[in-house]
Amino acid sequence: MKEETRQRVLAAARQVGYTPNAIARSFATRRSGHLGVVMPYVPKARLFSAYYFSEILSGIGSRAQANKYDLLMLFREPGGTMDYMNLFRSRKVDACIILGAKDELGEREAIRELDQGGHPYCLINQRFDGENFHVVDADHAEGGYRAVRHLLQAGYRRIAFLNGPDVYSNSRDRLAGYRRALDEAGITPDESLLFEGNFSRKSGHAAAEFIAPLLPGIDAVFAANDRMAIGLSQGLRARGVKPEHMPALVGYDDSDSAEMSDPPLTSVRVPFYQLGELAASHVLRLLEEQGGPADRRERMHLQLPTELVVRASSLNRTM
Amino acid sequence: MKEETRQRVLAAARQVGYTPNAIARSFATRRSGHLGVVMPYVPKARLFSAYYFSEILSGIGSRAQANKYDLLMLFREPGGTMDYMNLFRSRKVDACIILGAKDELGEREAIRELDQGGHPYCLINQRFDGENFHVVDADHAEGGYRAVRHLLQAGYRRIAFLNGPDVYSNSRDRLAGYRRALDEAGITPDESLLFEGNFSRKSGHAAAEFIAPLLPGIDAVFAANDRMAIGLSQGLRARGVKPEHMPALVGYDDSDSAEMSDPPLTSVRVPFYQLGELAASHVLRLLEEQGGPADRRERMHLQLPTELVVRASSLNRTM
DNA sequence: TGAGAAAATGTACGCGCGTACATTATTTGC
DNA sequence: GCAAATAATGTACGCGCGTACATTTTCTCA
Repeated sequence: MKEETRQRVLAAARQVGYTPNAIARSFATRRSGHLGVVMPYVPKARLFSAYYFSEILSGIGSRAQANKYDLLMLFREPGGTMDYMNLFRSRKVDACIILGAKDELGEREAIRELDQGGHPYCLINQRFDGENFHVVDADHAEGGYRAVRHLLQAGYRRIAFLNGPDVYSNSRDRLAGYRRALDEAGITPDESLLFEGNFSRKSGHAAAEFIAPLLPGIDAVFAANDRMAIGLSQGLRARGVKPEHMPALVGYDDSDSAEMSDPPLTSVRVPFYQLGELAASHVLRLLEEQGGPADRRERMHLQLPTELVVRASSLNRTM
Repeated sequence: MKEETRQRVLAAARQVGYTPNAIARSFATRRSGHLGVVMPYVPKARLFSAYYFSEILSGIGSRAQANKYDLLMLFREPGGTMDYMNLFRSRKVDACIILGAKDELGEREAIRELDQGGHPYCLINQRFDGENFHVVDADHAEGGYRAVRHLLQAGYRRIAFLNGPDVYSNSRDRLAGYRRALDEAGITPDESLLFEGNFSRKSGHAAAEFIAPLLPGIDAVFAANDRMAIGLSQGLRARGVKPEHMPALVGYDDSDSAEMSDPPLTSVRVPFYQLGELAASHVLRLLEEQGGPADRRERMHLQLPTELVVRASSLNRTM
């Protein structure tokens, strides 16, 4: 086809105001052109930090846009399990990225179906032990290890851990890092120093009830995200703990609030934006290769490094 | 049709594993089933606060889900203007909600087309003077007024204002509120106390350069969002301003960071989640009524009330 | 100028659903 | 038991595009 003709046609199309009908095109090509993003169910979006999602979504969005794909947001229902297969059967999406999946029976089963169905998908920040799923993750074991080693190096010995629910692999990973750090320092982990919140500021605040009484015996706390760390700090203050008796504090995620809190919060930076980008890239590549031998395809399992960002909250208080 | 037959058919469908093809259905009905959400261009999602968007998106999402609509995220290109009309011409969306629109020539024109084309759309948090668009907004003039009146009542007289860019109607509205409050208190607004940031923490931090030198002559600052307020506070501290010389501070949005900062930040709460819900409801209603006489349809213009949340940052320092 | 290649133009069909309407089977009311 | 009402079944078509292929026109080179 000659370039000149091509231009003439395009000009004529513009002349009559022709715009291709995206639906008809999808229908003919049997591709929706949509990249699905499954969001966790979070009442009013408060539980998971907004930071976490906006970063990941931006990363996904930038890649999707570059590849002419549209982002379709899919919200989990409050109760039930998401039927991922149906997204593909009904042709709503060409590929999908799953956020905030929990390691629960129905979920695991649903993803296994997806995987065996040979559909392009990718989990972000969640691993399923014993499965070989496409996952883009950060190295939270290393992140936890660094956080705790940092506290140990700063001279703290009795280090409590306010973790998240263990349906999330990142919770389990951080715990492993915590244990390893203590282990290397020759400290026997004290199970009574382990606490669990749900990543909300409130749950951090509530944890103060259990942590405050132990305070002479705890000199530092590692929290599984910044919101809980800040909530805990506020909770302790509300219970009358004086600044000079505050335990050292290390958070996780290095969200905006880490540098906005007082004292600024030492935290573990997680490359959420990149996680999003990589997951989108991966899923779009799977989509391209979909002609190939499906069973031979290797599963992706990435673990991006994290980075400890030291701020005032974890400096030795004798300084 | 008898209920029994209906069940028999559904059972048979399940039997053979039939799932309707969403694309084919869209094609036949000439409806995409998508609710478009136009996102502002924000490099790495940092400029606009994550809080703002996740709240609005959650609100939109809840309504969309309840009406069996999917959310299609549409990202503005870095440079150009969004061609809203084309979203409808190409049948990508049945309705759309526009976030973060700026009052600029191309934008205004594009929305006017949309409006005159009779398409279901709604702006959130942005008004265009002289146009009669569908808008769901909050009463930022009232919000600004309350913030400043509160400072006046607390005894502050020299009140600076760190506003956002005036391509946003909310910036202009807040300024009007600021002026009215001063006016009522018999204070002549001093133009040299007006500063402009871009809603980022950084820009608040940077504003400290100009505000710090004036400090004896400024006893309070009202900032157009919490991030700038906190950035400013940090910037002043970084410039050696002692806590006892810190101006009183009022932020805006009442985001998470307001209650996480130290001292806790007085702020103006904006019902972002509801803005999202209402915009979605409205747009879906327009969609239903689309058969009706398009030109006679009234434009929506809502202004939800805001609420002042008083915290320590604005208490009189003599207390 | 004529044969062959390249480009342009024309024609037909299917993607899977909704919709409309005609036909046949079943139920209802008297 | 018969006509009318109701339900079930069958048939046809179009939505607007991509794709394949046949046909015609234009270009190229000897």
